[in-house]
Amino acid sequence: MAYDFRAIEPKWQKKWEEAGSFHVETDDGRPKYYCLEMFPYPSGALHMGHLRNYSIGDLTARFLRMNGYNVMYPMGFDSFGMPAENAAIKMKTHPAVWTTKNIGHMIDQLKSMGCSYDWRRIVKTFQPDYYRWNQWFFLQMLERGLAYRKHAPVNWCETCGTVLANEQVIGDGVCWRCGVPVVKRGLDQWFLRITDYADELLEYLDKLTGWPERVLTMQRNWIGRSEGVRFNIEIADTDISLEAFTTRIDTIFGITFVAIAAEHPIVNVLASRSGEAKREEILDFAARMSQRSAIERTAAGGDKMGMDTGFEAINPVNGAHVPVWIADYILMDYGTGAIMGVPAHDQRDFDFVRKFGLGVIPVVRREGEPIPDPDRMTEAAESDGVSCNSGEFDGLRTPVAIERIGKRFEEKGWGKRETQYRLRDWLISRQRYWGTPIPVVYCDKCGIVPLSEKDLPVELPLDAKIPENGGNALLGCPDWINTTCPKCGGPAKRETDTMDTFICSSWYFFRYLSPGSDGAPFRREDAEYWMPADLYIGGIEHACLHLIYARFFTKMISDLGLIPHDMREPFTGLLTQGMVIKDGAKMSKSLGNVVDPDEIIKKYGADTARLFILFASPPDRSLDWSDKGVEGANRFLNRVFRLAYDRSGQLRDAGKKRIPMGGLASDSQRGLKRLIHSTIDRVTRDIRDERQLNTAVARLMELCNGLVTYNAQDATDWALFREGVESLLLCLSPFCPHVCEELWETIGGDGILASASWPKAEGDALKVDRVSVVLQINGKLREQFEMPPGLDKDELVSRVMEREATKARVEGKEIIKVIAVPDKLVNIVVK
RNA sequence: GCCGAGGUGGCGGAAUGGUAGACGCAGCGGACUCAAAAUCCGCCGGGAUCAAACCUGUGGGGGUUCGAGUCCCCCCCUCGGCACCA
Repeated sequence: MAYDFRAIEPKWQKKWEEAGSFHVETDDGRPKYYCLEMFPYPSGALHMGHLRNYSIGDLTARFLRMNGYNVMYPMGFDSFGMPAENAAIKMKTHPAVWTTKNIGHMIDQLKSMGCSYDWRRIVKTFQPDYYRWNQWFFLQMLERGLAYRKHAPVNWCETCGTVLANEQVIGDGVCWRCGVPVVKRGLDQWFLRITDYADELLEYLDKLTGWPERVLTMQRNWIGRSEGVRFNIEIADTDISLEAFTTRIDTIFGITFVAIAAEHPIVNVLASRSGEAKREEILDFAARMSQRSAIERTAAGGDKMGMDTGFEAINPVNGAHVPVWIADYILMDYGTGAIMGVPAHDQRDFDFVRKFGLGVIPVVRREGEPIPDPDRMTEAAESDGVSCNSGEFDGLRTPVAIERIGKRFEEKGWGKRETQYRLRDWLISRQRYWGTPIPVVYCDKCGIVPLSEKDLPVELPLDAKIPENGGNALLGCPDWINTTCPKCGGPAKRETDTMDTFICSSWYFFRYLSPGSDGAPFRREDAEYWMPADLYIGGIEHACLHLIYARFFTKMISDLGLIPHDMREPFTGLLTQGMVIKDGAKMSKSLGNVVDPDEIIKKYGADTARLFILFASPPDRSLDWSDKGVEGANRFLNRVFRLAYDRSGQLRDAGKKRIPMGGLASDSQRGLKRLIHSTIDRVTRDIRDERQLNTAVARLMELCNGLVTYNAQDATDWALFREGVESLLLCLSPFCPHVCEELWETIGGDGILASASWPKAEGDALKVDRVSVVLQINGKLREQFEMPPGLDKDELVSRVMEREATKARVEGKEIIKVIAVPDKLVNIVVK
């Protein structure tokens, strides 16, 4: 007989809702816990990744609630973005209609999973009462110079019809959403000065001890800090100079050329001062280079392109003249777009001079070795050593030389030491309709004019018609675009770009805390109580996107004074769940290996789906989907159901009195008592300390097996049995809440499990009567036998040595050493 | 190239330096049944054997240790991130 989850699951979902079991308020009497999950995009239906994410989160929330925590566990929808526009075109509807419908369906799905959210706190980012605060934050940043507009070469995705932030260009230079290669375009765009926080974003990674190492590493790579010297290089016989950046100022005497990026503004200056033929040549080469995509540049396999401009640069330290080249391996958007070429100590420069026949001057040698012969070098010597060919700096070890020469540059006014980051400012303009309008207008007289706070929200015109060709629908809304300038009252046009949707997800976790707050994005006292989130659960794909943006926003919000100044990080703990795999590959529509969570819930129930997911592998590792495994999980729940249901009469009659270990006489009773309490102990530690949910389930299966085979006879047996079933239901309830509630009710448990207390293991019941001891000879396992626990080493050894079997094994051999580990083993070393 | 995670039965996965393979899936044998399903019981890394003792086994090679899946060194493979970053 299989239990009727179709009746049980909705029954308990309704009961929880009616009882308001998961409503939560600020409460200083209990310790708080903020359990946060990455909110979904309302694509239409939950996928298996969501099911995994939210099964882990719901288990955590329920477990901590039972352990006396005041648990914040909210949910929302990240509801702006491209798919809604595409769907609107395809289905001939409006993004708002499509999004609203999807949210409705997904809420139903989340409820059918049995998730214990406080639904009163739902956040939907496409609603004006939410996105007005995006606009508000933008104005705050604009006022402080943290938001700015500039013309820059930016990443453009043809298929999405919009620009992208650097973080949204992934892999070999493709769009994070559609996978199509991006191209560079020069456009006026809005940026957020995230680089102002680069240092802190990097430094605070060390404080995020609750984050997985790989995410910290990914962020460190992404932010990419390097210390060096920025200095001036004069161009000979001109009044022109250019800036270069280097981390190896100690190699400055080794410059044999200077290289600049094709996009460097100085290219045009140099061209204009060249003869006509050379001018053409320079401009043509620069144009060809800058048109090449990132993929072409890197796919060349390191084969470098370059061209001599005919100009010479002067080395500031020794006045040496070296040629100035344009080179394709110099990037305009890192450092200064110009480098000092030191082929002896930089592999890229080395490859370059070997191709173009320029000189090599070694200025660092290995300690105790002579200066290498430049003609015989086969690669650049990039490691540290001792300076040479460097005048007064000869003989200094590399770190010392870097320090001394850097200092000298600052004294002489040639340059200054500074830190460079790989991180770029966050480009937030999107040429899309379905996003937060940027609250500025363009006035012919006053230029760019920000709106004032009282004009917010600037609402998206909902009557916009989404163009079939995928363009920005706002461009077709003249009534919306044409407005008046708040400064001069004259005619002005609204900004038609909208904000990157990642703005929405950068602070939504603050909004949950103060639903409906309309004087501020959230109430300070709510944030002070709940933040930072104790655990944030979601996919690793956001390591360098959302998780950096949210950290940046939190620091910015702290600097705005909306939260305390020492509250600098949003997420104390981070759990990056692994992917869901089927047939050896990540579940995806394009591979056709998806399993629909709805179907699993319909066929086996939410409890089974959750149990399988939590049991099949630890949360942070990938999970192999197995239909057979799901059946196994279902089989287990049926077993639990029968265990309690088939004996419900005896269980109800058994009463709730607990008999301590000391009151139990028989071995089987003591054994069962021990099993119950060691299970509680293990399961508690697995969940709380290790987040090893799979082994916690395994322990509960063992308890169930122990109970199933227990042959209860008298009243004591039944009281003990009831204790076992109660413990099983309590511990299993965060995993499979519905069936546990049902059985709890069936056996006449007090109240409902959703608000029950987590069981405590009794210390006496964890002690054992006998231990299994192993005999090893030379470290190899030979025998095992039982002994009373707690024997000291000598006692254990003498008892083992007395055994005839032991004597037989060591007979005729010389005993060199005997090692004893109490309650574990005796190892006899013989010759 | 740099950084990170990982490599254990047929499969998913367990093992504070101390009995490798918990728990589950699959498989095999049996009970129940007219039969099947469900359920229950037993077996289940490999080798050898009537059986037991035994030998062997955690990607490969060394090392530390009475004892290594676990610690150290070298190497191989898989996955993920970054990458002409000056």
